[in-house]
Amino acid sequence: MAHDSIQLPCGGDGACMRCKVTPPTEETLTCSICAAPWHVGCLASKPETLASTLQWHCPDCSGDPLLPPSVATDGSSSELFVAIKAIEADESLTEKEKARKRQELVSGRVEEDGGNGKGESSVLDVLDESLNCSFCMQLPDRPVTTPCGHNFCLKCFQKWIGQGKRTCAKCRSTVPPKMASQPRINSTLVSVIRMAKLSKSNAAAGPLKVFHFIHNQDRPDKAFTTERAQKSGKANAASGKIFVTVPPDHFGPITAENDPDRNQGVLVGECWEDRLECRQWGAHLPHVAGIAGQSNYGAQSVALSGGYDDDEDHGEWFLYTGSGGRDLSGNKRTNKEQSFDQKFEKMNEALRVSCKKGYPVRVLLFLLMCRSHKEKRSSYAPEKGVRYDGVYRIEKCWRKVGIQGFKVCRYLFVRCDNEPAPWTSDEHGDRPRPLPAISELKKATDIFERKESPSWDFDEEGSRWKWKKAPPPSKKPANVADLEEGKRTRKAIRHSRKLSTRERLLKEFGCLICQQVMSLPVTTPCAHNFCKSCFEAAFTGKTAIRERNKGGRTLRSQKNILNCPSCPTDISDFLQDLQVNRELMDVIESLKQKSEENEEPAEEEPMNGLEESTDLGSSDEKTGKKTENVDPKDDLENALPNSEEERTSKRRKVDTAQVGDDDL
DNA sequence: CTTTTCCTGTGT
DNA sequence: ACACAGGAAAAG
Repeated sequence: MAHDSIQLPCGGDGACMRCKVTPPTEETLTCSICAAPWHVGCLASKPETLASTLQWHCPDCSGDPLLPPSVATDGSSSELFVAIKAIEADESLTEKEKARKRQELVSGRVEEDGGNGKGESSVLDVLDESLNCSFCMQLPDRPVTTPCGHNFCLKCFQKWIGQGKRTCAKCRSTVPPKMASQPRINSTLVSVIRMAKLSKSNAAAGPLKVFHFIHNQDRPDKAFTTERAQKSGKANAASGKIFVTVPPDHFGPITAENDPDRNQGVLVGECWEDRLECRQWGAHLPHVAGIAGQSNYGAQSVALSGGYDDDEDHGEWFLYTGSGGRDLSGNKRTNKEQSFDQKFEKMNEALRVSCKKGYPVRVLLFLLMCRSHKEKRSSYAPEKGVRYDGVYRIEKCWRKVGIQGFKVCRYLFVRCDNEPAPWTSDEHGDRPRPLPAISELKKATDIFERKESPSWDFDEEGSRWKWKKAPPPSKKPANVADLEEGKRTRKAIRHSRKLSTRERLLKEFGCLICQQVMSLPVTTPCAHNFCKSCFEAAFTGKTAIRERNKGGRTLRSQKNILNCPSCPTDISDFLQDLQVNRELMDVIESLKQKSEENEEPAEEEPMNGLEESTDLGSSDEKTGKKTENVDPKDDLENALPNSEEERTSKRRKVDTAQVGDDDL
């Protein structure tokens, strides 16, 4: 992207990046498109009139404005200019309303909540002050964080990148290629924003809808029949107790009635370490196969890897490729080579039945255990493990010629869950939405669309998705609860929460290392948040450059791989130039201040698991490890520093470090 | 019953 | 990057 001038805007600290001076407000000019502040004195050409000042767009935006999706690439960008100018010129609107209208224009979506500024200083306002996406001026939707510490909506960011921009819209730092191509959603921000919204809409916000990893202890040794399986623990032993009481051919969400263990069901956003633990919660039973189903009955769930060549993930809808077509004779489970056409049979037919009937299909999203991170990955995929994303309907399916030249079955999944998706800060679940236009349909064959009315559909009256027709009768025995295991029942402790919204929000801002509310937060490109000091401490003594010795010879020094403390992503580049997420820091500071003002002594509720301890209660007798509400024995197990989970993650870290990987 | 198939997961 | 164990459910 060739900039025709070297003009620069004001950086995150408000200082002009060109003259390094913080200009007074009257010398600051705000771009009407990207809302970045610029120093008038350092601009080659400044607007002449008041009117043109209001409509001014910065050198970065003037060449190539953001396009609303409706006019995607047909070149009618001037429409947007006209519309934005009209909004800016409308004296009857407040700045906030103008911002919202701009947002609607650019994002193509309409906010339902009329942004009623009722004067009450809500936590939402605190977030609003610091966190707004500088494109749309709203709290970021599907927030992504640049390595330079600025937060945007995923879609705004992608539009910006789509125009060939490779600099941060706020500070003009270079956006690394990986961030540009695979921005990660910052799930801490997602939960915080959603929580703040919920606290405003209904003061008595229900159970905390933030999820953490679930770990299972009930993995009987008898599962590991062979010596090797016993040694490796997980590689092949799809066993362990199934905790929920649904039959294996159960369709739709798993509800509290079928969860005697926790009495809460499988919630959207829950994560498991791997496919086997996911299986234990009944969300997706096959431990290898991607599709759970029966060809004459329907498919109950699919596992979607966030990094498949053909798959396309847009969050609320995605395209899925069927199974089969590969020669797996012998022991070749890994054969990626397709050698014949896929047909609508077996599992692919099961999916087609679910499409025909309009059944809800559970969707599990995960990343393959890939140790080189060269593959493309979906922005929506979890950083590690398997995540339950809710139920989707298959609206149509077809066949097309796949990348490898053989035909593959394709499915259009559209989300239809009553709970919001893990990546959105919306407070509510899905509403019926128009089907996206699928370009590959033009070349598709065997197109199949549902004719009959769907079994699972939106009920306008109740404003919820529900079974409009009776769900198909189960043909398999339900997994019955093991009565003698009753002692393990957890007391479903979730209502014992008297923390204020502010305190709950602060809790969410816990550093993934020290578990305390972050000071000087940094956000990695893989969207994990830490205190700057904890983060740096995690890498003391490790350098980014490493000598590579092989057989006595010294090879050229090679870039070392430094992994994120929370996931296997290599973040050595990020470490080179560590930037504090100032926007996040401002939010934390404001929340802390106001919490102190309100001096309501925080009730010392010993957090019964699920939550990290924070510095709020300043009690640190917990290990800080995420534990579940389990019996004391399990608790002890979890508190042991050398738990299975930790050992595996360490092992993995070593593994990745050995892989020479020079990305891009 | 046996055979086939599955977007694992780990060790080298 | 490569090899591969040997589970579970569908399908025959």
